[in-house]
Amino acid sequence: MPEGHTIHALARDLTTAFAGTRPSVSSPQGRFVEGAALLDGQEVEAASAWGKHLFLDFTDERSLHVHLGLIGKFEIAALDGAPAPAPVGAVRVRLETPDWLAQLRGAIICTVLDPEEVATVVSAQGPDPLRDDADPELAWARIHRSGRTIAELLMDQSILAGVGNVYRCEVLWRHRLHPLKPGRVLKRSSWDAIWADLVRLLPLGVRSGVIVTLDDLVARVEDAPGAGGVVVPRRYAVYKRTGEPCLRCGARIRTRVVAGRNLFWCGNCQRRT
DNA sequence: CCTCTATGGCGAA
DNA sequence: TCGCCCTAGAGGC
Repeated sequence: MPEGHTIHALARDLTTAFAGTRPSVSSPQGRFVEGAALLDGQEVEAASAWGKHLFLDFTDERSLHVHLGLIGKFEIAALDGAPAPAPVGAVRVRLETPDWLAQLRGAIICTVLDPEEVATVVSAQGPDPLRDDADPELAWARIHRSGRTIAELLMDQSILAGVGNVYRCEVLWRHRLHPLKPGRVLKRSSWDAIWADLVRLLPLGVRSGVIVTLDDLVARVEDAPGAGGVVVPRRYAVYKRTGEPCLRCGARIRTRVVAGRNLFWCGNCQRRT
C-alpha cells in the first residue's frame, strides 16, 4: 500500500539489508539494463524516502530513484544462506548479496540520478510529516491561500508529501472536516491539528505496515512494546465504507469521485459549513 | 478460473 | 483527459 509510510518502511529495510554492501544489480525484465549496469557492484550507502519517493544512495554519489506508483512492489527477503531464487515475472530491478535479495516490479519511476537530480526531485515535494526536517509552514502557506478543496490539497505532493487517498480521507474524518471545503477557509487550528495527527499516525503505519487511523488500533500500536512489527487489521473509518454507518454518528458514509479519485466521508459529522 | 479494482503519477493526445 | 504500468487482493462464476 504505497502511501508515504510504505516508502519510509522500504527505505528502513533497504538500509538494513544493503548499507555497506556491494550488491549485484540486474534487470531481468530488461527495461533497466543500462541503469543496473551503472550500479552493479557499487557500494550502497543508505536508503531514504521523501514522501512517496525512494532513494537508494551509493557511495559513488549515484542514487537509484524509485516511485512505486499504484501497483509497484519492492520485495526484500533475507536469504538465510539459501541460494537466491530465479526471478519470476517482470522484475525491473534485482539487488542481490549473499544475505539479501530485493526485487522491484511495476514501478512508475526507476532511474539512476546524480545528487543534483535528486535535489531537483526533492525540491518539488512538500513537507513530509515523517521527516524530522519537515516544515509544516510551507504547506500552510499554500493551503490557506488556495481555492482548491482541502481533499485535493492534501493529495498534492508538492504541497504535502506522503499522504495518499486513504490517509487523506481518514484524517479529514478524524477532524470532522468536509473534504470539499476550500483550503482558504480552513482554520489555522484545523491545519495544526491535521499536521500533528499526521506526525503521529504516519509512524504507526511505518511500524505496522498498515494504515492505522482508528483510535483503538492507534492505541494498540502505540502501546505495543519494542519497535518491531505489530499485527493490525486493515480497518478504516470511511475509506471504502460507502453506505455503511459512520463509526462516530451512525450516518451513512458517502462517496464521490473527485479529480479521478474516490473520496469517502461522513455526510453528517463532516459538515461543509 | 476470470474480471474488476486500487493506496499514483507520468506522458501522449 | 486518458492510457498505461502490468501487481495483487477481492469478488464473481
